[in-house]
Amino acid sequence: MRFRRLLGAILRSVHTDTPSSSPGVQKLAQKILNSSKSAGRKSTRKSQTSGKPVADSGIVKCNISITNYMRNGQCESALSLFNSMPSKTSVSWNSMISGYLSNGRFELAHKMFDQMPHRDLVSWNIMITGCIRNKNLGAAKILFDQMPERDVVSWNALLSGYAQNGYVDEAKRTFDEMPVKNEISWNGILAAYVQNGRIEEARRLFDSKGSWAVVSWNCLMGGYLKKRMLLEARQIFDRMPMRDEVSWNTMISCYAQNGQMEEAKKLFDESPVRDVFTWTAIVSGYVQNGMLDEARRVFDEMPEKNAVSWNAMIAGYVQCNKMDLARDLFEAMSCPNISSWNTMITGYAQNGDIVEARSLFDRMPCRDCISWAAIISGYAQSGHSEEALHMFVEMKRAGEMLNRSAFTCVLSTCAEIAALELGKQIHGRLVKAGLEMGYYVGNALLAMYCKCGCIEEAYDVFGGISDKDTVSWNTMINGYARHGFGKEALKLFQNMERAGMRPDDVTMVGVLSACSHTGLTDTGTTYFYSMDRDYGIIANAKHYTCMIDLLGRAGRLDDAQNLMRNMPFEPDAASWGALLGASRIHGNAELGEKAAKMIFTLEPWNAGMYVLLSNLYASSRRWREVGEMRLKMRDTGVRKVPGYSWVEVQNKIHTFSVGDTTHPQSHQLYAFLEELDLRMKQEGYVPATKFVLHDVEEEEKAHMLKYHSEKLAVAFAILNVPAGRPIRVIKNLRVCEDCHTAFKYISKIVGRLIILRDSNRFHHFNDGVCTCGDYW
DNA sequence: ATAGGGTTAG
Repeated sequence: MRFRRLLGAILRSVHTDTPSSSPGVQKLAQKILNSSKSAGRKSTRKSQTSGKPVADSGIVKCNISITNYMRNGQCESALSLFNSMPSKTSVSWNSMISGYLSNGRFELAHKMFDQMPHRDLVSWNIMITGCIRNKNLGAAKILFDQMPERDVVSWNALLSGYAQNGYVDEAKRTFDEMPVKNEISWNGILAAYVQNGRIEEARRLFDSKGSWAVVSWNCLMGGYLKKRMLLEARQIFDRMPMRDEVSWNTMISCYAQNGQMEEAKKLFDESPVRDVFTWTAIVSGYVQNGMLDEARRVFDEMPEKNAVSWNAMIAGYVQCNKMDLARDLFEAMSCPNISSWNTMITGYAQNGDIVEARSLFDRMPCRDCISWAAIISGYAQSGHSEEALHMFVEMKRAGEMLNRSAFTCVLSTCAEIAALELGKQIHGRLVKAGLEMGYYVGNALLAMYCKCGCIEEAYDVFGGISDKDTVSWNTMINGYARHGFGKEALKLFQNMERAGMRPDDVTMVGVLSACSHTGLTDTGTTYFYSMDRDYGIIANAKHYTCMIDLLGRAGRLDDAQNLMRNMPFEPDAASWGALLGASRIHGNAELGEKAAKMIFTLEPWNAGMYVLLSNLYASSRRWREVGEMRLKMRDTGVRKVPGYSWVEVQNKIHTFSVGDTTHPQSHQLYAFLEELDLRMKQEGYVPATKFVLHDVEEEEKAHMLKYHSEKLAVAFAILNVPAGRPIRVIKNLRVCEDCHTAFKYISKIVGRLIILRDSNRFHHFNDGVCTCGDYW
């Protein structure tokens, strides 16, 4: 999921290549200056006719060279030419500043701007644009307010800055305040709506005015493309008084991206011009529709290719996990850009080859935030959370800035490994960068807080999202449900309806699981049977699983089985899993065994099932079967996923496995656990030894339970997290039942809130009770 | 063909 988003981010980001500067610049500067001496007079005469002071033509030629060097990314050459100039105009300075900015050298540009003897209007405008490109809208606004005079360019720059950063209302205010408006201003406000997904408002604005520039027609059409509104886009295309290449390309992309390759091809043949954009649109259209062979055929036919075309083809192979073909193309590219490298890194990471991903990461000539996001996600995804964290720190040290996509990606990594402190830091940097708004980032932030066990903070973020979409509501509703706050989830669902948002199938999974996790059997049943009637949502396997869980929890095992028999599709492993859970809790070993065996048939690789079934046998002392299970696991090569738990303290993740003695504080931990054990027993705790698999003496079993990974993690957190703060522990598997009982006692004894995330849900232990109601 | 603001493909 996250890799898909990352791949999208790669494909959206724009990069400029930076060849190294060439030598012999001094010589060239001298040559230019010498040759221009004779031609100098002419330009002076011209200046008298125009009435404007025009510089010596030698200076002009140097300025042109500076611009050209900068366009080629040769900042050093530009600078030495600039330094060798005996006299300079403001154009010389402005060319340097602008060049630095387009090469991403913000600090150098700013230094030049400060040193410049006479800043003119253009200098200010360049800096404003530079700040905006550097994602520093705040600095742009300060410059705008400071500058001695403003022209329409200044206003347009600010307008587009607001638009690009999601501040549509500020953009509108700026537009209304502008003393003079031109075509670009009008396009700016139109783009503000389009870029921020407000296509209806864009259309209203468009219809309110008679004539628009071709650019604006294209912009509106592009808006419809993003919303996949093909008919509207085509209507605009047909109504356009004039078309340029962009118009054709936008319309062709529109069809290509929506799977209508025949229409795209037709328009491609009709188009008066076919440039790299046109060809690439067709190639990526085939790629996006999974037609790799077609894509490759067109790709090989292309008269000219640029990096984008190559990358589209490579991304196609990566998406289909054909890393060998992707590698062949990547190596055939004359100069791969950052996107090419990023695509390959993402590909290896999603294929589980983190070593190759890292090797490419280390070898790439320069990195951007997507590269970092890719490698961090790769590590997190493959379970190397420590390494993921380490790379976060490295990234900060390298001074890398995150963009919206990278923020989203990194936040979901934080969510996955529950790196809360880090997540909070990222949140802070989001606010600082002025990027905390907007669907994707806002929703990722919300999900991060939910998954890190901070449901209140999640709700704060939820409240701050101005344009809540279905995903925002679903994330919050599901978050409440997973935390065991069923009433809050259902209340939010009612608010959602009141806000006029239409629930979808994901919403209903949240609603049903809220009912299930809170034991609201009747409410859940009512929702389940009214879903289709009220919202046209047909129950899928997940909804049925929620219902089996809901009925099973209430002890209605027969009803649960009946529902399963009447499902319009074959029960999957998850449905049987829900039944197994219910059987286990209500002590129906026979049904549990049947369910577990069904799961074996469906998912022979599912190690968790072997363990669950072993537990089931162990709890009824059927040691022979326990032994058989162990043999079966060995024969099928299935390995039990080792259980481990972790805690984040001061930005560091501390991981524990069962009986762990590797932690530096382990002596202290074991002593503390002994002490807790004693106090728990005084309060009435009895170790649930039936959950120990092995056929050993009771006393030995109790000993084994005492040092489960989650117990070690909780003990560590109590000793290291300042009093008054909640304790947040994460376990990769389901929490052990004995630990669950123990944590209820511990929460009361030490007077702390313990929030435990296991592979299924959240448990909040407080003053002797858990929000799961002891059913999970 | 010297510097600043708007639209398209990954």
